[in-house]
Amino acid sequence: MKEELTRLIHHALDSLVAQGQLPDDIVPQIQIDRTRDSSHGDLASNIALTLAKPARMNPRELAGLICNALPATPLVQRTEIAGPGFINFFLSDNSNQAVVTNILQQGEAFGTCNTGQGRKVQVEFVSANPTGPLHVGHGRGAAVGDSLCRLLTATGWEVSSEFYYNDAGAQIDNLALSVQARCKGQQPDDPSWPADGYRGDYITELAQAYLQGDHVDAQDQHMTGSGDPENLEDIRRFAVAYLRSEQDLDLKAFAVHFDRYFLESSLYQEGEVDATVQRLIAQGHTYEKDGALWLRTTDFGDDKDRVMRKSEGGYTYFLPDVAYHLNKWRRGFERVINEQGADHHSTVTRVRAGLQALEYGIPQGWPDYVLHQMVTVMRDGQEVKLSKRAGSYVTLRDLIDEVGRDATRYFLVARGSSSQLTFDIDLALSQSNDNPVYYIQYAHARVCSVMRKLAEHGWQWQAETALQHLDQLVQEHEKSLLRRLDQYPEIISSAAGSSEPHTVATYLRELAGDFHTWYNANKMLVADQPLRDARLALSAAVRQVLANGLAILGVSAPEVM
RNA sequence: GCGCCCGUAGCUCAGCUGGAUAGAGUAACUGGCUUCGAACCAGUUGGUCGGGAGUUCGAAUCUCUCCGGGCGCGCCA
Repeated sequence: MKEELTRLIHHALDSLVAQGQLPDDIVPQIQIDRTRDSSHGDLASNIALTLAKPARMNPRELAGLICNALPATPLVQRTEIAGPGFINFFLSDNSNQAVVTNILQQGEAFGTCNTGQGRKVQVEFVSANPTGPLHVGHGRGAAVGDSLCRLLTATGWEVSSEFYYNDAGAQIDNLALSVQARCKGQQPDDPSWPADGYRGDYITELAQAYLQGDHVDAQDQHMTGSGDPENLEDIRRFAVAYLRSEQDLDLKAFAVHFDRYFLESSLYQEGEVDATVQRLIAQGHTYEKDGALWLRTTDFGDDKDRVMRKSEGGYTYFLPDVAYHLNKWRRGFERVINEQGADHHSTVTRVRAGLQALEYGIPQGWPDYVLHQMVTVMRDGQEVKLSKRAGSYVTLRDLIDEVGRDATRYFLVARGSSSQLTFDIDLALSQSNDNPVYYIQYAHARVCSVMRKLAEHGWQWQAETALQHLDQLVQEHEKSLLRRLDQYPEIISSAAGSSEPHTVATYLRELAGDFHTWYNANKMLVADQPLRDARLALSAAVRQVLANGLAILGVSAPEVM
């Protein structure tokens, strides 16, 4: 539609130039926007405003010329010049109604496109270390990352989701020591408790499971506890497997799936970390200072150089990060999106710099990052401080258990990632029926309910027949709804392009609102068959788009509530 | 001090590739179920878009500056 109007405006401008009414050196940048207010028509262009200056004309006068030069088309009912010189297009009823046909014919495919053309994209998210249950911040990452995957799939990319975790570093050592201390009957308050140890109750449960020889099965970890409190290596492996399996359950409860779990330790085992160091040295971007090996990341935009190998000989976390991303690159991902908490933002420059220093022809801005700001959890009017080490943080599971998966997912994905998010548990609990997600789901269930009621009247409804009667949809509420439905593909496309799944949530809230308004103002099951058919077709279209959009968010679309 | 993010209605937030009268939920108040689901709808009240300057026909949106808040600035991960 926009393309068609753009073409028409081009045509009009060309003819004005040919008639000498416009200078022939103008370079039109035609922009067509949806109007916010329906009294301004369906679509609007500011072309007369932007061309007024180069054409040295009054904008409204120019708009008039353009309007008169526009070729006639059945798509447009009329045009209007408004405000300082906008050209407003009022589309014909037919062109507005056509969206219903599109939706019912395309079904689940409505809103999808092939922008990605099957190219490979990887989305890495959550990537929590196996040192405790997932917390709310991980939940935000899971909700955003998973929706991002669904958006990319919907826009034609071949998507691979990945969870990366550190199963070897100092944090895991602390974990093992904490569990061991528990095994030996120590309390977190004891002076002998490991200094950087973990203190949560899950450590106690973990120690107990280890001592009684439990078996744990995680996605990629399988382990039976030997029960020997002196075997630290055994404890370490058991603890990792145990917590990985616990995180698996959290993710399952959240309906988040990963195609692959990537272990940091595998980079060491496969020699990729060593190979990365050698390559960086060979390319001449390193130097030794104070007994450590440094990478000159300042040559690639970093504000200071970074240590790769510590003076005691071990590598910093930075190096496996670079090796890991090189691994991703070699797996052929044209695009990689890392979804992380914003507290990791300093790694962005660093990792990209490391990749540049390898000189393997990796693009400068690769990979992409989506950083989400902190989630503040409120309970009883007070902030619950997130602290993994203190063990007193709100877990993702807490939220799912308390307010449900759908509401939790919606809450965590419905806001822009770059803004901090306040998750008020009391509010989510006490007013769970006022949660927007129920409002959207209710619209879906309502349509389903109407469809179920048909039989009670002895009526039947078939989409194909109904589509013949779309011309019945002429009231203002119906027009608004049609316009809203028509927006959906653009929402999906732009949400995927800018990695902003929250815009889908906003859109669904608006669509549900338009639907409820229309539904309340009209009867669906009227005796007049053409009108009934048309309204049911519109309802079915709304239901389809709601279902498609909710699927992007990983939220269910119930037929009954 | 330096870097990134944020500041929009009492509260939680949309809107930000510049567009027309700045929106929604919630809270407060007023109406609407003998009728397809009232988990809904209609309406009222509520704004120096943090302050200031600049660019522009036009700024919540772009630039600069100041104020306020968060996060990060390690041979931790």
